Amino acid sequence: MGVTLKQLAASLGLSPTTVSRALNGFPEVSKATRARVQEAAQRANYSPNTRAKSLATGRAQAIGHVIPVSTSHEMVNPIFADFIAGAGEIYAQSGYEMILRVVPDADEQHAYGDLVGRGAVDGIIVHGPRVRDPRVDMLTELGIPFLVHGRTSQVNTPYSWLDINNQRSFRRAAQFLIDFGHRRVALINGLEEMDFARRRRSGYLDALGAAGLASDPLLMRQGEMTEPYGYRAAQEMMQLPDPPTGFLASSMIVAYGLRRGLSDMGLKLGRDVSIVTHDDELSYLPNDGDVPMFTATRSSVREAGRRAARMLLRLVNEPDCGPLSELMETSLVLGASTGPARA
Amino acid sequence: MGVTLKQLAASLGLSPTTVSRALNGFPEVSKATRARVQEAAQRANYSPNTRAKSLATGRAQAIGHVIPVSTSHEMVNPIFADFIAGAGEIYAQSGYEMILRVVPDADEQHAYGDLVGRGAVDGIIVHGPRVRDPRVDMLTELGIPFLVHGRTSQVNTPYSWLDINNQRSFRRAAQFLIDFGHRRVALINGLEEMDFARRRRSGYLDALGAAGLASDPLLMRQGEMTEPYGYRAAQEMMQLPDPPTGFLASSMIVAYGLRRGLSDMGLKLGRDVSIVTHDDELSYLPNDGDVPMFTATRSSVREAGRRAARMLLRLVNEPDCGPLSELMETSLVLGASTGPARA
DNA sequence: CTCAAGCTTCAAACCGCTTTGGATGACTGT
DNA sequence: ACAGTCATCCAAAGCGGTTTGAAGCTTGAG
Repeated sequence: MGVTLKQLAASLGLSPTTVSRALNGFPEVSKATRARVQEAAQRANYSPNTRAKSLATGRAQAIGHVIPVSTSHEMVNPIFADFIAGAGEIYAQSGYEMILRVVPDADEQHAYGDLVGRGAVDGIIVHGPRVRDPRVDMLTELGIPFLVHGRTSQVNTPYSWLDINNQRSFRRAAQFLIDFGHRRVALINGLEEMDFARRRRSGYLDALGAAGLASDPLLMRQGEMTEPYGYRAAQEMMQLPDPPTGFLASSMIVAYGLRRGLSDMGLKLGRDVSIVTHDDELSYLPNDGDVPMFTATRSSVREAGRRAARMLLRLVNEPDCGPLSELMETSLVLGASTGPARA
Repeated sequence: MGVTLKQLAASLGLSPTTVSRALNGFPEVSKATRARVQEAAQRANYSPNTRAKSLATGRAQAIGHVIPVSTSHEMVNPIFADFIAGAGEIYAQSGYEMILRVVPDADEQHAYGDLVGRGAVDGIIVHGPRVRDPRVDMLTELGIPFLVHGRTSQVNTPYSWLDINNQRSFRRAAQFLIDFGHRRVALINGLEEMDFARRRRSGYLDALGAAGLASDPLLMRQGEMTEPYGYRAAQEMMQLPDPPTGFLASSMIVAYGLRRGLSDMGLKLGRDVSIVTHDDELSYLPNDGDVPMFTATRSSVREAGRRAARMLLRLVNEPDCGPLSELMETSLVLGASTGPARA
């Protein structure tokens, strides 16, 4: 499909050199010629072959996203679609392509090396960082610009990242419930190897500590963030001798599960039990309206995608701009799922 | 990053030709040489530059996925992540790259032409087909292999597709409720411009017709498939003078909304009201267990992704294998959300 | 009128790989 | 000893762009 530069040049009686320069805005082309070339290119519907162009320039004009899929628990991260949508917007504007790899985590070592080795991408976005994630060192070694969506603890190599302030969010959320008189607050967390889960727990524990409340392992749970997971957590915890009166949920989906569990037991949110959830503002799970259904720590993961893309492109184009990082704060929005603890 | 073929050849005292042939399994290389080359390639961590390779071969070794994002209703399709995961598996096995474009539907015309014109992909997967979708003609015109995930009505050009049997699924689902004595069955559908929504409605109407039941516009609704959408539908429909006793939901998320709406009114699923939903088996919205929460027409969208990828790769590699199509049947699994209509 | 300077334009090399069309040499049969 | 096979290997020409170094043609100053 498509005319080549050479053909276009021939049809104009010009050399490929001149046509290339005319189209790429180089100064050494006369105004008249440039106009003529541009017009012809337009009409012939010419667009330069990406592969040839990037072979010649040495830049792939593409960013790689690697999404790990655990072979054990095959969940695809539901926030992925919205993040991608945000990043995609920016790539489109900047003339970059997004290339995606879905890799079973066993093959990860290989996947990154391969992507870079074949020169397929100029930069990489790392999804779903875990605690002490080996990918940071691996990618640093490979010498390619990369940006982590999230962070990874216990890694000493400096690296670029974009994260939300998970710790502060969950501290505030817990604090909020405590201020409402809740003394038994449960944390329904994500998988413990995920770095964000760790930070959230830490914020939660901070708040408990600051209020002089002891933490109770029975009120802390971690797992894959599905609806049934929330449901079970609610059911089981409410049957404890000393059940919680408030819940912190790690995602809207978990919050849905919690609510179902609680409502099946005849408990009403905001009156009998409270929930504060984290809300990534996923487009298909809106939590808005006059009074949002859930009180939530809110941060748009789509916006995060946009920012991450911008940062990575900067890292790619200004090699020495050093590790970049951005910590996005969340807002705590009041919804219908919280109220004072019952006496 | 990375050794080049030439360097590798030089280090071995061989010509690039021989090295290339040795690595690509051509017969005119001695066993000994091949082994030596392979070993060296391994050790040097050599992987061929994708751009150079595809420039030379004329094949991009990449498949493009274009996901449209309406500028009006900015929802990112939640089934997207799982579909992609399935397709990605196959691409990885077959040595193809997946390139993704997120495009506002205003730019679609341009997006496809651009992708093809630059020779960036060998084939394209079309997501979210609408009724009379112009993309089929556009892509046929462009002359690139493509496969539609779903179908589009009122288009005469033959094209390749992979779809689930939406009509039959919803006919069965409606039939099932009717057999249980339900006379007032509501359909909470997706956006009406989406082709799948149209087919589902058609199946639903078939079942009503076959049972001699009149359809009631008050019991049919279409919209973006979010949780609050389901909630509102439930609340509003149950307040009708002659409310439904059964619901057909277009997705798990809608079903969650319905259930919340109903349960807020003190109605119990499977006893007071019934729901049959479509379940795409999204990894983060499981509907399984001994007795699944919802009775559902079930079909794995991840498996659909796998099959779609395989079909498209076949179309790419066997240009004349003609338009391919596959209609996946769904299974109707019995869950806890249905029961006989109350007398 | 001549020559350096300034504009335009171009030929050719190159990016890293594949592939066509030999070339080389060992081996065979006569 | 000689032509004919066969098995190996290689030089060189692309693929479709970019980019370097230089050439052709005007100009204006000397």
